[in-house]
Amino acid sequence: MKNITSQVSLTISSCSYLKNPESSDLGRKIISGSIELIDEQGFESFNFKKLANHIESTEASIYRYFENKHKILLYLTSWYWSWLDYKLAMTVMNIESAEDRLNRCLDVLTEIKKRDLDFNFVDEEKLNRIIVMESSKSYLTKEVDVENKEGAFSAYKNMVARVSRIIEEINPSFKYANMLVTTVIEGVHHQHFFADHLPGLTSIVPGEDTISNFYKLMVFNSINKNEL
Amino acid sequence: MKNITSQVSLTISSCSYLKNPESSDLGRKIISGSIELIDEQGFESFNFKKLANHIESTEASIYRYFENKHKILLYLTSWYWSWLDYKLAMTVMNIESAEDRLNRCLDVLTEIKKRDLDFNFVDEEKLNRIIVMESSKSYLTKEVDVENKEGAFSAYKNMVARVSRIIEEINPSFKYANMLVTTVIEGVHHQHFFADHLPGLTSIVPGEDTISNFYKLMVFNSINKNEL
DNA sequence: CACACACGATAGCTTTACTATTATTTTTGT
DNA sequence: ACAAAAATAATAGTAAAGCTATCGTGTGTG
Repeated sequence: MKNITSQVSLTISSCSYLKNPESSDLGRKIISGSIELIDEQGFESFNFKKLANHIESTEASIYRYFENKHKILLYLTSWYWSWLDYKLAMTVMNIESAEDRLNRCLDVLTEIKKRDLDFNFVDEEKLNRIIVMESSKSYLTKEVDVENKEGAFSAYKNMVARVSRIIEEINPSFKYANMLVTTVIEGVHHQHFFADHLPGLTSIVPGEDTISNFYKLMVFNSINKNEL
Repeated sequence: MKNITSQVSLTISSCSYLKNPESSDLGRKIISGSIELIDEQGFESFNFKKLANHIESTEASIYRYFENKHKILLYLTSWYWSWLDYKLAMTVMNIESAEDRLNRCLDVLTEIKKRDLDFNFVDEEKLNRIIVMESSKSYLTKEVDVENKEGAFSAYKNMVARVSRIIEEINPSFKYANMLVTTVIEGVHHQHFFADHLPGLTSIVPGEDTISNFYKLMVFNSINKNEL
């Protein structure tokens, strides 16, 4: 059976790159190489010299695609949010009940991602770990306003808006849909990170899907009441 | 009337510094100068040369107090969590009802902090902005496990534990107290940041204490039910 | 065939991060 | 009040990171 997604390609806002990395062999190597290095060594110690070495190219060549390493992070996060938005769209397709759709979205938002073979130069499992550890650094900078004007965060906003609309469908008088959705998304990242590194800060029950259970409980109990 | 806190001093875990910055004039200038510079220019562009210039000292002198700028961030975040923990302890003192205590804690956790004159070399208003923008960078690194073993995050854990105990007092069968508390704390930071820089991602209603209202609604609706 | 164009190779410049050495000032014990 | 010790300043220097410029080579296109 042919997979429906096999010919899909995600469009990434051009503000993060100088030349589209999907358009060439070297460009795709820059992306897959970045994902490997950032996942292994962290964003702080990642740099263009190491990347050039890793993919057997040169610093100068990489600079023709991206201005600096922060722009690569912007590209990777945008790619991830677009991919997740697409996954969410597939997940809710043809599902009648809004509660059911929200429940499925929460499954997607809380799960640990596995390799998606439809996009072959991106390892989504590694990229997911990068998102957990590094994605907030893409906007927690003094350049956020300029980059926001250029559209650097539109993929994230679109994805949030998709889930918010479902919440507003369930309870049109609920005033905090965007807040609730971003709280869940960033919260899920934190809980995954805490589970691995600071277990005293989370409440993980072994052998149970704690993160998913908790955020579903939190979301459904919050949206059905507007006041205390 | 003499303020009860006027002779209190916070004890900061020694793992972040080489020499206690509270023990000397230069040390206190390093702290207050760091707060000013990081608040103005952001943690990425902050460095010891600029700091030395700003406080009219030298790079080498600063290196006698802190190994590198990341350790300064660890110190500042630890200081903030200890201060907040102390504030929370004061806030719930002599309050009978656990619900009431939790409600007051949520007020403290969601409010934007003002200068606290009891600690005169720290500007809590500026430090609060640093916490919103930079605090997650203190643990989102590859060194987190080593630094955690050294106790770098114990102030944060203590503060979280204090609020968690109140939640468990209200509902002893609630399994997710730590998750809920960290979700609120990190969520509040994100909502404050989004309100200032990415308003499309939040749900701020002007003239209303939206962040506080939302998180109170979320917390109380979550803890009173264990299942959906 | 020539003309771009992409990439690699190389060099170099500036800033950051950090260390070492010596001089000067401040603190402290007696 | 004075000598010893400690803290800080002044200065220099190294290695790596971040970024730019130039030139040569191969590859494909009109």
